[in-house]
Amino acid sequence: MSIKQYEYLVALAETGSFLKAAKRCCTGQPTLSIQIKKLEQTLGVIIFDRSRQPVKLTEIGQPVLEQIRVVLEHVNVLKSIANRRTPPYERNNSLEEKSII
Amino acid sequence: MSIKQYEYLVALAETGSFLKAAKRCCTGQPTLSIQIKKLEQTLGVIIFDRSRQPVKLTEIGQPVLEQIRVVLEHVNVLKSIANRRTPPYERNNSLEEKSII
DNA sequence: TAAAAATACTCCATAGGTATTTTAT
DNA sequence: ATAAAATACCTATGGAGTATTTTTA
Repeated sequence: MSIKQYEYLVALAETGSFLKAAKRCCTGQPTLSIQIKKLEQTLGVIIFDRSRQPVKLTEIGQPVLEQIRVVLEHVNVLKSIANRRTPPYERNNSLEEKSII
Repeated sequence: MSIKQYEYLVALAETGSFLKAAKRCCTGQPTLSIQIKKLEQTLGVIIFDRSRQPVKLTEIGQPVLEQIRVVLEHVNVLKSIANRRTPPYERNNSLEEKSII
C-alpha cells in the first residue's frame, strides 16, 4: 500500500473518471486503473462502481475515501515536520533557520 | 513512500537495531537498511543516528516518528473500515456478521 | 458508434535476498 | 575480535507506457 495509491483513489473519487484522474495525477489511464484495482484487492473491498459513468463510490467506498483523506492529511503533516515548516506542534523562533530553498 | 517503510521505521526506533527490526518485520537487515535510507531521502531528513549502538533517533527523528505513528494508526482504522470490523465510527448490531476467521 | 475503462504486452525501477565489506564495540 | 550496519550483486516483483480490446452511453 502506497501513498500514491491513496492519491489516485482521491483523484478518481473527485473526478469520476479514470482518464481525468490519470491526467491530474500525471500518469496514464491504465496505470491508474491497475493501481486502484490493487488497492481494492489489498483492502479486500470494491471501492468504485464502474458500471455507470461517471464512476461512483460504492457504499463501503465512501467511508474508505474519508479515512484515506484523513491518512493523507497526516502524511502532509509528516512532510511539514520533515521540512521544518512550523507545523501544529513544532514552533521555531529563529529567523536564521528559514530555508532559502 | 509506502506503509511498509513506515513500519520499518517504527520497528527500528523501538528495537534500536537493524537486525532486530528486520526480524520483527520478517525481512532482511539489508532490505531494512536500504528502505530506511530511502525514506530518509524522500523526507529529506536524517532520522537515525547510526554512529553508536543502539541506533538512536535524531532530534528531528523524534517528531517524525511520532507523526508516522499517527499515520499508521489511521491506516489501521482504514483497514478496520475495509474489514467491516466495528471501528470507532461504524457499529454493527448483527451478531451473524461476526467473522469466523 | 463514440467515449471511456480494462486488458495485454513491454520496459524499467525498485523491493528483497545472499554474500561480503566496513564500521563500531 | 566480534557483532552489527553498509555495500555489492543478483533476482523478482511491481509501477508505468503503448497498443488494443471490451464495455458503456
